[in-house]
Amino acid sequence: MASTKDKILNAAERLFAEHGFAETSLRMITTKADVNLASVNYHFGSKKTLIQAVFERFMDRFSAGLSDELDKLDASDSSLEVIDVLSTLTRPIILLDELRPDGAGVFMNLLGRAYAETQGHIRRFAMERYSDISKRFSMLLQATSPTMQPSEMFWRLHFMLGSFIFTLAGHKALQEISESDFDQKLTIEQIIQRLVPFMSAAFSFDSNLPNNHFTDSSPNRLSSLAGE
Amino acid sequence: MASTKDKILNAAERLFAEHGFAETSLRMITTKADVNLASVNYHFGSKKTLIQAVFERFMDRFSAGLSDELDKLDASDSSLEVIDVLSTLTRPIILLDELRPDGAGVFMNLLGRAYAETQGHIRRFAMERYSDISKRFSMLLQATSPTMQPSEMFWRLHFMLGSFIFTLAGHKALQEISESDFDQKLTIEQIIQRLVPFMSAAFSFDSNLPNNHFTDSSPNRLSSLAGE
DNA sequence: TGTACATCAGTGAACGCGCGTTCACTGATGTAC
DNA sequence: TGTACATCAGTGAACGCGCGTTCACTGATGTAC
Repeated sequence: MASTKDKILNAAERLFAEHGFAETSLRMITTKADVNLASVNYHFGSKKTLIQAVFERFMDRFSAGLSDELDKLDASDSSLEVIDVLSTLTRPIILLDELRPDGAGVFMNLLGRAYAETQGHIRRFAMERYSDISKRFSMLLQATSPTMQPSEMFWRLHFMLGSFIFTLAGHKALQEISESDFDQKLTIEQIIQRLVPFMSAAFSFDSNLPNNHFTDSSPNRLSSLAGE
Repeated sequence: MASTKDKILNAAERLFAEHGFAETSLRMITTKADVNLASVNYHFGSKKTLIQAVFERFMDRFSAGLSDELDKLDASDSSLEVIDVLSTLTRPIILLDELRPDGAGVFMNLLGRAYAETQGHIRRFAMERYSDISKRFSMLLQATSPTMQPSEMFWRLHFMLGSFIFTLAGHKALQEISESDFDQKLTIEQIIQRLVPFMSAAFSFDSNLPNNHFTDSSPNRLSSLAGE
C-alpha cells in the first residue's frame, strides 16, 4: 500500500496533466487519492509546494534515465553525431511512459506549463537543480558541432525543446487525428523516432554555408550574426 | 474612444496571456478595462465565450495577414522551396507584434493554451473556422515536397508548430537569457529569422534516403513506415 | 407634434458556491528517567 | 516495569475569500401611430 504522501502525488500528477494546475482543486486530488483533504497541507504545506513536488518527482526520474544514456555515450569510442546525442532522449521518455499511464504526456504537460509560467519560479528552481544534466547534454551536442556559435546553439536547443514538449504533451490528440486521417496509430516511441531524425537534420544545418538558395531570396541576418 | 466591448477585449487579451485563462478573473479584466463588472456577461454572455472572442480576434488578423502572403507566393512564378513557404509566417507574426505590446507573444500564448486544452473546444472551433487558410498553407508546403507521405507531412507540420508556439510564447524569457549570456538581444523578427531556416532544413530532410549514418546506429522504423 | 412602447447599453448590489487553508483534536508510537 | 511527555500522521469541521453569474433597475435613443 502506498503512503498517503505517495497517494497524493500519484493522484495529483494525473489530475494536473488532465486539467492544469489552477483548474485542479485539492478536493479533486484528495478524493481521487482517497485521503483526507487536510493531509495535503499537512504533508506539503500548500498547493504550490505540492505542484513543485510532483514536478520534481518526474524530473528526477527523467534526469536519472538521461544520465544513464549519456554514460553509455561517453563509454562508446565512436565519434558522436547529432542524432546520437538527441537519441539519448528517447529511452528516458519511454521509461516515464511505461511507469504510469500516459507518463510521457503528463511529464511534458508539466514541463510545458513550468516553462509557460510568467513568474517562472518553477523554471528558476529547475534550472538550478538540473543544471548539471542539462549542461552535460548540451556539451555533448556542442561537441558534434564545434564550429557553432554558443548563442546559435542556445536558440536551436530551445527550438527543439519546443517541438518535443508541444508534440508529446499533445500526443493523444495528434495520435487520434493521425489514426482517423491516415489509418496510422503511432506509438509514443514511433513519434519520437520521427522527431529525432527531423530535429537532427535541422541541427546539422550549417547557417554559415551559403550552400542554399535561401540567402538570395531575402536579406539573411542569420549568417552575419552567427559569423561575427 | 474604444467601445466597452473593445475595452474588455483589449484588457482581456493582455491579462490572459500574462496569467492564463483560469487565473484571470473578470474583476481583473473589468478593473483594467475600466468598465462595469456585469458588462462582460452583458456583451459576451460568459467568461468562456469571452475567451473565444479574444482568440478569434487575434486569429482573424493573423489569418488575414497570412492570406496576403500566400497570395504573393501564388503570384510569383519561380518554383517554390520549403523556406519560401515557411517565410510567409514571418510578416503576419510581426504585424501582430506591432499592433499592440508583445502581440506575438500574447497570440502564441493563446494558441498554445488553446492546443493544450484537453477538451479542445477551442481547437475544434479553430480547425473549423480556419481550415481554409491552414489547408492552403499545407498544400503549398506539400507542393515543395511532392514525394513526402501525407502522414509524414502531418507530423512535421506539428513538430514545426511546436517550435513556433513554444519559442515565441516564451520569447521574453529567452531574449533575457540570450542577452545576459551572450550580450545579444534579438528582436522577434530575428528569432523568426533563425527559426525559419532551421525548420526548413528539417523539412527538407528526406527520411527515405539512406544518405545518413543514422539508420545504422539503431533500428529505424521511420524509413519503413514512410516508404510503404 | 405628441404619446406610448420597445430596444439597447450599462449599472450596483447581491447571490450561492467552491476554493485553499486553519484549527483543535485523536490515537499510535517512541523516548527518558 | 511504569509513568510522563514528545513526536508524528492523520482527521472533521469550519473559516473567510474571491469567483462567475444574476437581477432589478436606469437612462438614452429609436419607432409606431
